[in-house]
Amino acid sequence: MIGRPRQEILRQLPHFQTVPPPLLERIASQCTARTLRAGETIFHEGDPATAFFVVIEGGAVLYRANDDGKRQVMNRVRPGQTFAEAAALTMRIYPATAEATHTPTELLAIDTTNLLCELEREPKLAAAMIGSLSAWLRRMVERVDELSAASAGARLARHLLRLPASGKGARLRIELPMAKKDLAEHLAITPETLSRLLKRWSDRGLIDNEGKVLVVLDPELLETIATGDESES
Amino acid sequence: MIGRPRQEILRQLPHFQTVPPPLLERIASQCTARTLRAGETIFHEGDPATAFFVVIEGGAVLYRANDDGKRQVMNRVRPGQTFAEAAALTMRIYPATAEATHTPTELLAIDTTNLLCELEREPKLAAAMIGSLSAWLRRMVERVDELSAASAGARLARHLLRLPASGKGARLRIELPMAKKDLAEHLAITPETLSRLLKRWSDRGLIDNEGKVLVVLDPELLETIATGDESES
DNA sequence: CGGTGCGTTGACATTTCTCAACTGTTGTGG
DNA sequence: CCACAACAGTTGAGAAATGTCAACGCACCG
Repeated sequence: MIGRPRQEILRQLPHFQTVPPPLLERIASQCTARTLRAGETIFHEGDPATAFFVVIEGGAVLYRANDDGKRQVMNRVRPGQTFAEAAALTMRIYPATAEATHTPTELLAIDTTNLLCELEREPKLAAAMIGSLSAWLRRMVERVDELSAASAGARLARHLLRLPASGKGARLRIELPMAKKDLAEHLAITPETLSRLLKRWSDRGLIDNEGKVLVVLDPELLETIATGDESES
Repeated sequence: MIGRPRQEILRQLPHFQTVPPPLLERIASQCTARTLRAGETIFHEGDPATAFFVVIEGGAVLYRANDDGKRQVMNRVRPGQTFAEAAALTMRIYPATAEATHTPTELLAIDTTNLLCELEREPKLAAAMIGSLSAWLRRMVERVDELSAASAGARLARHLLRLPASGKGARLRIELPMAKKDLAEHLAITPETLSRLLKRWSDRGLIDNEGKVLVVLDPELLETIATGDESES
C-alpha cells in the first residue's frame, strides 16, 4: 500500500484543509510513513512526544497500563483518523501507549518538532490550521446539536434553519444542497419519514415543498418545532 | 453585563483551552468588548477581516446580500459560540455581513493581527491552540458517530466501546464516568430506555450491570451491535 | 425518621421504521 | 423519438422501537 501521495492524505485532514500548497508540500516531505503489524507498538506511555499520527490503513488502540497490569483502553482509531495531536503539541510525553490492531497498519507520522519550526517560520501556517480546525469544529458542533434533538421533526427543523436561506422575515427560501435521501441519511432518519414530515408541514401551510427548493412560510413556528417544545399533532 | 473576566470567557473556548495562563492573559488584554443593539452591523461583507468574535450575550446573524437584494443567511450564532475565525485567520476579507439580532448583544473581538503577532512570538501558543482544537474536534466527531447510529442499542454500544476500559480480550471493565440519567441524555435517549437496554443485555449474559461499573462479557458481540447489523431480539 | 432524587419496572401511547407498491424523472440504447 | 431501465420520491399498512406516565425500591442526607 504505497497508496496516495502524502499531500493528498494530509489535505483531507481538518488540520491542513486551508494550508497553502507549497507549505503543505514541505510538511508532507517531512512526514514519515510507518507500516506495522497487529500488536506492534507505535509509542510507549512516557516516551517523549515528538509526532502525531494519521491512520491510513488498519487501526490502533491507545491504552494505559493499570495498577493490576490490565489495559485501560483510552481510544481506538481507524483509517482517516488522527491521534496524539494534543499530546504531541501541548505535552512533552505521550500519556498512553499506542499499538497497531490490524495487519497491516499504515501510519503517517507528522513530526511536531518540524511542524513547530514551520509554525515559527510561517505564522500563516498556524493561522490556516487554527482557522480550518475552527470551521470543522463548528460544523461538528452543529451536527451534534441537530442529532441530539429527540424527534425527527426537530432534527429536520434545526437543520433547515441552519441552511443558507434567502429572503428575510416572513418567508425563507431554502435550496436543498443535496438529494432528499442524502438529507435523510444526514439526519439519521429514513427517506420515508422525511417525505412524510415535509408533506405534513406542507399540508399545514408551514412550508412549500417544490422539489429541491423549500419555502418556509412560518419561520417562527419552524423555530418552535426545532426547540422540541411543541404540539406537533 | 460587564460580566465575567475576559480570560475566563476565552478559557472556555476550544481554542484557548490549553494555552498557558500568562499567554492567555496577554491575549485577553488585547481583546475588545463590543455591545450592540439588534440590527446593528458588526462587520460588512468585503471589509478587511481583522478579528473574530465570541458571543457573550444576545446573538448575531451572518448573511450575504443576494442578487435580488434579499438576504442569504449563512449562519446564526448564540452565546458561547464563535464566528468568523476562518475568515479572520485565513482570508483577507469577511465573506459575509454580520449583524446583531438581540438587544443587547455583547461580543468579544479577538484581533487577529495581535494574535498573529503572538503566534509568531510564541510557537507554543500555536501548538496549544491546534492541540486543543484537535482534541475537541475528535470528541465531536465521536459524538456525531454515536448519535447517527439508528438504534438506541447501537448508540449505547458505540459509546461504551469508546469509554476507558480496563481488562483486555474477553472481559472489559468499564466504569461509567457519569450518572445513568446523564449518560441517557448524552445519547439522546430516555433513562428508561437505557435501563431496559442494560437489563436486556444483562439477561442475555452480554454484560454485568453493577451500578456504576459495567463488565462487558462479550466485547465482540457488543461491537456487532454497535455496527447496527444484528438481530437484537 | 422523613425527604429527595436516581434507577428500575410496568402499561400504554406515539413515533419511527420496514416492507411493498406506485409515480415521476432522467438517461440510455434502439 | 420511443421504450425501457434505474432510481429518487411518495404513499400506505403494519411492525418495532422508543417515549410517556406512573409506581416503587433504594440510597443518601439532613
